[in-house]
Amino acid sequence: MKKRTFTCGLDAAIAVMGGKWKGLILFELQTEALRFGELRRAVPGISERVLIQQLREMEATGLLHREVYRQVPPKVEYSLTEFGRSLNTALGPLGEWGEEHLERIEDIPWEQLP
Amino acid sequence: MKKRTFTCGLDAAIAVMGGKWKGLILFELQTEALRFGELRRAVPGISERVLIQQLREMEATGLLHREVYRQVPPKVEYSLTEFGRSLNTALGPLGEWGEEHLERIEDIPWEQLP
DNA sequence: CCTCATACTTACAGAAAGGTCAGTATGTGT
DNA sequence: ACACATACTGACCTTTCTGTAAGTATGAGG
Repeated sequence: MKKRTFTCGLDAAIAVMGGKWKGLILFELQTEALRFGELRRAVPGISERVLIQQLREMEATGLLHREVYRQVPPKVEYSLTEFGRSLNTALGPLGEWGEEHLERIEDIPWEQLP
Repeated sequence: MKKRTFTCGLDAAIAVMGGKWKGLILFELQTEALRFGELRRAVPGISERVLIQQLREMEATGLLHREVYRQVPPKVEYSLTEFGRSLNTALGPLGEWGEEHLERIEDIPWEQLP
């Protein structure tokens, strides 16, 4: 990712929540803060390495807050910031659209696309 | 892309419009059908190869319609389907969110992220 | 014939994203 | 002394994405 200007609001939004994981992470955090391990179990298929990477980036962009509890074994909680909550709200209609058209989307022959 | 099931509507929506280009292409087509060359000029920074790839995928997922006019030099117009228009509507709030927070998003130190 | 415009298509290479797996640090409990 | 749980961290590799540059096909116009 390089310093950049954006062609429109959608372009900027996609830069912030782009990739296939960040949307799901936001979604999981919308109701409550979660620990690292809880998030890993909540987002099926993500690897530890990638999850941490995504969390770090989202922390850097101001979408979420990382709270470390000085305990052993360690406990780290991730929660949405105000910024993150506002993005989540903006993603609402997109999620609903996906729900509405879920069957159609699953029927797309993904395996033979590019 | 493989055949897959989705964990939620947002997951499915991201699979359909994911990547950094499809959202912009939808955006450009929201008011009128465009020819290939017009689209290339409208989406700054995209290469021909990637634009065609994205258009083919979006055609395959049913987001847009490809109309070939048998002329020389060739003329091909791309326009949104009803499905594409509905996705565009769902993306509206996300685009507005990006507009609202554009400054903040541009100020993010993208160059030092991962 | 030669050039032009348009919409691709192909070959290749480099960059970025994603995955696997092993290892680290540290108080607590046994 | 030792295993345990948690949250990472690093090395390494594979897959996917993106870009560059060149070439193809076609009929019109000169």
